[in-house]
Amino acid sequence: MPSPPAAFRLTPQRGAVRDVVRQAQDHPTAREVYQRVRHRAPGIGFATVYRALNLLADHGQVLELQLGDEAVARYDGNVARHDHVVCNPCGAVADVSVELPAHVTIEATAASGFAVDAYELRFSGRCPSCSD
Amino acid sequence: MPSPPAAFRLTPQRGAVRDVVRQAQDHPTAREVYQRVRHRAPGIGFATVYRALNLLADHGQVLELQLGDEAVARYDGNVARHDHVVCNPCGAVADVSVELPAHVTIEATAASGFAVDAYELRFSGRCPSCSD
DNA sequence: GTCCCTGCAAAAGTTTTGCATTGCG
DNA sequence: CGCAATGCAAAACTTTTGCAGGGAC
Repeated sequence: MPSPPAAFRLTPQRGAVRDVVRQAQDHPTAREVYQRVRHRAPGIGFATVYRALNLLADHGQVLELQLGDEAVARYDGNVARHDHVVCNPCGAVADVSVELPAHVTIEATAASGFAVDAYELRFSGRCPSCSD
Repeated sequence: MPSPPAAFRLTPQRGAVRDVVRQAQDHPTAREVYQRVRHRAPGIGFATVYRALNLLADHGQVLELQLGDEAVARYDGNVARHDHVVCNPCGAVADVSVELPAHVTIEATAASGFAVDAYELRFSGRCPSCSD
């Protein structure tokens, strides 16, 4: 079972959190999601946002990421399999999608002994702004 | 300049930290490195370990990683370019090394606009113990 | 003597949890 | 009513930083 199929109640707060993450063009932290959600749901508390993010992530409706060297979780509303490019100087993150030859996963399985069923590629470099 | 060429003083404490990370078979957190280093350098403080890890990472003598969904940094003494396989159920991490075709990096550069100069592949699945 | 390093302790920032209240079923 | 969800506040952790003392050069 790749992800919990069980349903959950989509309360107004949870819906707002989900929408904020889906519409975000960047990869916001929990705190940033909280700040943005407050515009739609003024009385919402941080704990509600935090628990909603965990819930949504558990149900595959949102992705939880650890990017760069930062010690904070970031959220991604793009649920389709995709990869990331991180800018070393400024920390900017962009989505990209790279298809890997099937033999790569097979090799990884053979080399590690793990049953590999997914991958994520993380590129690093310099964003256009930092390349100038 | 990929990494700061400037030298730094390899004090006994820093040497002990470096050795602990290099000899670790797992990917210890700063706290774990601290606990292990205390066996060799009994009076050492956590701040010293923490600063040593950052210093070593800055000089490319150690790798700092964010693995899984955890919000803690882990350290890897394997400095050669390599990838990781994470076990979803238990969090175990294994090193693997996968050579990607050159065109992959080129594609990522074209698709993102970033000047991509490195990558890390993160596989996920189940380790042998969790597959039983 | 000067500068860097260490250790202790505290500050800052995130993540997580307890609990009383609220509200939908 | 019964139970899940919310909000507020407080823990529990990690990561960082300030400072005084000590050692290396």
